[in-house]
Amino acid sequence: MNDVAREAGVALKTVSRFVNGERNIDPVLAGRIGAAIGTLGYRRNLAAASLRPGRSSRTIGLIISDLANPYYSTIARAIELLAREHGFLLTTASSDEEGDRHDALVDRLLGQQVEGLIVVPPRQAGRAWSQVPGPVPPVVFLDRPGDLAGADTILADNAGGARAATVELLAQGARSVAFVGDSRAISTMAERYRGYADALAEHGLAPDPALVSAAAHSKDQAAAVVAELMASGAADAVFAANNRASLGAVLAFRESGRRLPLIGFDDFEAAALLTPAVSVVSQDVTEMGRLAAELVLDRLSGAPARSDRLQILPTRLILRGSERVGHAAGGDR
Amino acid sequence: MNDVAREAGVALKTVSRFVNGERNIDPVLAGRIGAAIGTLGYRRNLAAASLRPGRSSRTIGLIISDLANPYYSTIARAIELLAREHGFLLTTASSDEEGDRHDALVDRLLGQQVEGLIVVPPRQAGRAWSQVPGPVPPVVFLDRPGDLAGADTILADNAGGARAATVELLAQGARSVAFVGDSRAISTMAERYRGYADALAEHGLAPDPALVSAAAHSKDQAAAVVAELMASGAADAVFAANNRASLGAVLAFRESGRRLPLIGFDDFEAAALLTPAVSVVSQDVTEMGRLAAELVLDRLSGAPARSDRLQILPTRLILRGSERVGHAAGGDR
DNA sequence: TTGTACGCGTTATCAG
DNA sequence: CTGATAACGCGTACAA
Repeated sequence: MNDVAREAGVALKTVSRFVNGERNIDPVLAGRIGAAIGTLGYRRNLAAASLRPGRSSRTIGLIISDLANPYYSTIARAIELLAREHGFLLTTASSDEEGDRHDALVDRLLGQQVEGLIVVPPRQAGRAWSQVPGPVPPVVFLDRPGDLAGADTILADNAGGARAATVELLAQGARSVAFVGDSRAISTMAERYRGYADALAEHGLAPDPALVSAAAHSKDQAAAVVAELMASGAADAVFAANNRASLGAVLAFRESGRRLPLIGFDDFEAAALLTPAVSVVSQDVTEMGRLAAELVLDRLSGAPARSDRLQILPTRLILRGSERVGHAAGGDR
Repeated sequence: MNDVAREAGVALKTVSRFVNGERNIDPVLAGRIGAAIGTLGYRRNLAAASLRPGRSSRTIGLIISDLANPYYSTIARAIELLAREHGFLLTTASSDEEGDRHDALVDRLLGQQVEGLIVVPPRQAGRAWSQVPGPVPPVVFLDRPGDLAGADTILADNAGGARAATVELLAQGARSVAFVGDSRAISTMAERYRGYADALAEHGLAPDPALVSAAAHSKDQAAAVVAELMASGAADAVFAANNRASLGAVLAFRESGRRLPLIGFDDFEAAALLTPAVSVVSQDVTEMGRLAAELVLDRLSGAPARSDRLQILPTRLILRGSERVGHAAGGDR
């Protein structure tokens, strides 16, 4: 910038005015400055500019568990979209559900002067937020509750969605609905289980431990669980509490040539294409991301914090055919 | 940092040494400094630190067309992984295939002092790279060729993959293989068409305009194209030149209750779960991302540029059943 | 081992 | 409308 000023024969401040698009500047000088910028190949250093108090990096940070997971990349995209509309850049990082890595990313992003943070708390919790050194900018927790007072939190209605799915399976005549999911140490899974149990209770039923599995970490494990349930004849319907469980159930059905009524939690690309098409509890993932970005940007623009710190987004039950009794193939035709 | 120095009763520089983990520092002073940092809630400003010549932001930028697309989010994840191993952060942005947006993002990221750039050139080309003002750090083009001399480029073997797929369909007895794809103004699509035509030529055949469609922009459009091909009986096999075309073909088959031998380009989540399972030409997307990050990081660490600026990654033909003649359902059992 | 003085690129103040 | 000067937070040369 100094070089440009010298080249154009003006003072530093005039160049600063020029590059900031200020109006009160002599057209002649402006022309000289523009020319100097061109010949010198000058580019503004935004990092240096944001050093000034009151100025900011216009960058927000996003920490999710895995960017390759379509669920999170859709969220990231929605955040990025709104961020860009407001002139913000997004720095994204994956924690792999590890507390240490998550904590390191928080420190790094904060050190890098992000102005806001959108975070999916990792399963393996690390340091408490109260122990983060230094001032913490606006934080929004996504998908799972966090432990920072004053932060906004956005959750899906996991219990409500699970309840709706289970109710639907019961309405189809099922009496022994299996719950195929992951560990209930995960908050979302605990909520889904709660909704499942509530639905059973409404029908005068209680969860049967033989029908509840928390071992479906992968789709293959889920497939084994479902195959076992079918072999023993214990279950007459399956609520798959996550994506991998849904895929596992489909695999098991496919293997055995038979199937049980099925509803899964979380939509997936293949769901509508399978035979029968898989019914799911769907979250509005894009809306979650959009809302998270909106909350951060609102607080950055000085808007007062909302009183409702916790927002629970509704889920939608999408019935495609797999919830009904039927054969392994052709159930939807 | 000044405050910390005052609180600890030492000079600025000593605090600087402390936070940089330098060894030559009196343990007593170190203790005082650590305490001061704790009580003051001091945090290092990495952006300010990188202002120093020789210092850097340790951030790289990634511009893709759409982060919500699993193809690109997988790439982003692979890049992020290697970047983090080297202490780099990744700032990701989507161009939506628009040249103007892409150009603005390049300027913004460079202004933000990223040290390297990994870019998927947008379909609707914008400004030439030679017109980017100011110095340009290492750039790697991904998925499509770019126009910056000296940049590395990573492409998939689109022609080879398309050729292999077409050859396989011909080997299955097809004589009238349809090409269902997008506009050949897109470089990848042009390459895939080339491979398709080459395979035909090897069998003494020539592309038949009636069998070649460039209108499959969405899966519904692709479905219409395939439905039309089946109705007219012109085609006896389908090469779906992208993901959406594959899905469209599956939809069309499902609608009509009949099907043609099919191979698609690019793998997709549902492919193995469909009936019959869809055969595809698969790209090693993770390797593309990893390699891109490696090239950027290599040049950042001062390694000499490789002589082979253009790397073409092999594709893999995954046969799952849909390439064979068969009925609409059950072709893989 | 510690401290002083300066510069990195930018913007704000305030006087001209 | 313009410019001289200080300051943002940090690291480095060099002196103590």
